[in-house]
Amino acid sequence: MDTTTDTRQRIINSARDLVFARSYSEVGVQEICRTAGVQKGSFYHFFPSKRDLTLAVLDQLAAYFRNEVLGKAFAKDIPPLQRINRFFEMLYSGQSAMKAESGQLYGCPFGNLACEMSTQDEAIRKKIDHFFQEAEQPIAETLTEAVEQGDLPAIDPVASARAIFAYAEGIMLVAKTRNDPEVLRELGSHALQLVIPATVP
Amino acid sequence: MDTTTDTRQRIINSARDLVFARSYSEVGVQEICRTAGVQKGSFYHFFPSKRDLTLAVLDQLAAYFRNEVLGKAFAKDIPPLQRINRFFEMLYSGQSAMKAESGQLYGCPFGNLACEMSTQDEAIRKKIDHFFQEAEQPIAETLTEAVEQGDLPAIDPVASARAIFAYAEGIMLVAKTRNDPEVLRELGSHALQLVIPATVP
DNA sequence: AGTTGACTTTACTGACCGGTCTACTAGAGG
DNA sequence: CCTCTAGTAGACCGGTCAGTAAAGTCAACT
Repeated sequence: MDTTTDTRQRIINSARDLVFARSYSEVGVQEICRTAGVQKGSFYHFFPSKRDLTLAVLDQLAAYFRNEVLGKAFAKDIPPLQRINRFFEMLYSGQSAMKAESGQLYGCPFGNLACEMSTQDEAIRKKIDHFFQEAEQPIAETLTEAVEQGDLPAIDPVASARAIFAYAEGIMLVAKTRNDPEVLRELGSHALQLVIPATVP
Repeated sequence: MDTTTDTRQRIINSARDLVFARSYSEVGVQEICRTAGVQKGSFYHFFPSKRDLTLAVLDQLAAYFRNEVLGKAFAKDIPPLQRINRFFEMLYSGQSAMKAESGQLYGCPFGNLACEMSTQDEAIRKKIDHFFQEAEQPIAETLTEAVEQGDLPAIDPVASARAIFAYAEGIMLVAKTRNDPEVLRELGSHALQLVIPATVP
């Protein structure tokens, strides 16, 4: 049964769904309230502003990605380099499912919001920036492990992890622009190459 | 001296500057008019809607990038693979200059708008999608040339070009989120690796 | 001189924006 | 039974949104 502050969660869920299907500034507090079945007064009882709600949404989403995406993709049940491929396959299947459900490919919620808000709201920008850096860590650890196991020559795992993460954001953006999840499958398979040192002039 | 339809161009320039410093929905027709020194009525004399203005802005921006960025980066005055590095260096110096001027890194105008508008406006999405595909062509041609010259093994130049372009968009997004152009220099240097076939299990 | 039509100006529409305010309800603690 | 408080309800604020309407200006052409 809905406890008292189930209201708060409903607001967060509605905001998450609406904002990431459209964009921050295209979604109003009014519409969030309507979707959540909540009145304006309740909204401002729980959140001092739309901006603060967004921060809360980001926190919950980050927790979700940490546990459900990063945690599972980089679990140590398979060899390190295969985990990286698994991560990209999860991006593909995740976006693929969303596209099948809604007809539209929404892309990365963090990337989308970062694009829209980085120049507008420093707190939001910083939160996403932190999450990005956090997301690079399991990749770097995986690469370190691969180097230790001799699967990879001695590379800089941190720099390579950042490159891989940036590549992930890039293919999500291109896939969103093409509105076609297959982009993720085709380009995701190139990700590991970012990690192999160049041997050409 | 300002010809008659210098007004039209002033509107386009203001919209370009405002929208790409902030975002599509954060900038109103009113503000565009104020900045351009133009009245509402004149705006709607030249453009049937804000959306159509945006399309016009995109056309002009695409022409600019075609000539000033892609054209120069992939000019045949240096060996093919060096052109790719030159492209990424140009992204770095371009964003770096903008950050120095405004204090903020705006990122890729096409990527930004694609992020915000792809799920909202099909015409804008398609235009950006076309530009993306157009931008991949000189990269693919350059790779083909590199293969012919023996600088590269027989790879798929089209797929690799798409990967490189997506990587470019990705590092621009991450750089914007970090608000730090150095990201572009550090990660740009990894781009060529996307092109070298993986030799690891 | 008269007419046309491109362009500008200005006032306006109805809807919506984020946010505030006050009144109300319901349940817990005394 | 009373009070206190967390939460809800909804009217309301000034301001802005994209877009419209209609009157006016001015230069080119007949």
